[in-house]
Amino acid sequence: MSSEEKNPFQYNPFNYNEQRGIPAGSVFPFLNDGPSPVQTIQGSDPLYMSFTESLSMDYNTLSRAFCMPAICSSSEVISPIQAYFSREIGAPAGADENTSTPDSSSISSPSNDAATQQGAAGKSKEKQQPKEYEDAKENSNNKVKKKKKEKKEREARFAFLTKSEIDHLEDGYRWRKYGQKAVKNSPYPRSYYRCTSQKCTVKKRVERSFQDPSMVITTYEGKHNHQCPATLRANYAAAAILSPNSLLASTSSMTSISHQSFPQELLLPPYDINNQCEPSADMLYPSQQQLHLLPADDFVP
DNA sequence: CGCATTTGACCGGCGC
DNA sequence: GCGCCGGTCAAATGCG
Repeated sequence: MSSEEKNPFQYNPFNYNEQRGIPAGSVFPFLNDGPSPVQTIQGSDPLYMSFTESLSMDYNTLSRAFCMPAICSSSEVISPIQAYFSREIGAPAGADENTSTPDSSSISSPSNDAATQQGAAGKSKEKQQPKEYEDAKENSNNKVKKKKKEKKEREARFAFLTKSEIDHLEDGYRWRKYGQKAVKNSPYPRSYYRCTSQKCTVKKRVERSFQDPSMVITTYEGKHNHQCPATLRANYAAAAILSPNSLLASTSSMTSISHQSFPQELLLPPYDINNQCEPSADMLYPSQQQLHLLPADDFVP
């Protein structure tokens, strides 16, 4: 809030990097096997870099975990960012205001799951949702208590920048938009989406960077408890490819389509439905251990 | 008609 | 305590 007013530019994590003189355009090695060039930005900030690097080291895992558009047909993932919003970061650390902390409403800082698992330092302002809301409806009496309790059980988040003209990127899942809000210090609104699958509480936020309108900041929250619809198709396509003679010829066009939409998933082995979209914490956050090695205090310059 | 989107209202957390 | 803000709800509307 006030911090945003002071540092409106800190809003944009991309800018955050740029301001630090971070060269853009470096390619994630782990994405080299991908069909599309995915560019990212590696931070020069030891802290940030260690985080992003740790992320990058297993971005495939992350993207797999979220079945997210690691590579979108019409976009480039510029930078995966572990999301841990606003006051969680900005505030505490007193995190270098001059260098503009990736802040609030949007992106994040390296802390996500570490903090999440630690109860997010309990300072989250973020309400913990879906469950919360359902519980609230079902148990109005315990509403407050539950909220407070669950508040600590923050959903894991993962944010990344994508260069795209399209706000809502196709990631294989079906989403229902349930809200849109104007973002402070940004002419672009933030859209809120919820996975349409039953009992799936995954949400995502999509907003366009006001610093670079070509960049879309997508934040995923939670874990899918179902298989990615697109993966089914992708697996089918992959099977077609691997499968001799069969469909190969006839599916060439199909795989091409799949490739365009969900190229990465074609590179992934078929997943057990239980693992597909509900990865372990380690899977989701391979950098977890590193994060633990980088407690909040360490982020303070 | 069913589903998705839009949009104003509402709520809770946080800073001052 | 008040105001701001982010996040969500839900009625209205649009669309296929």
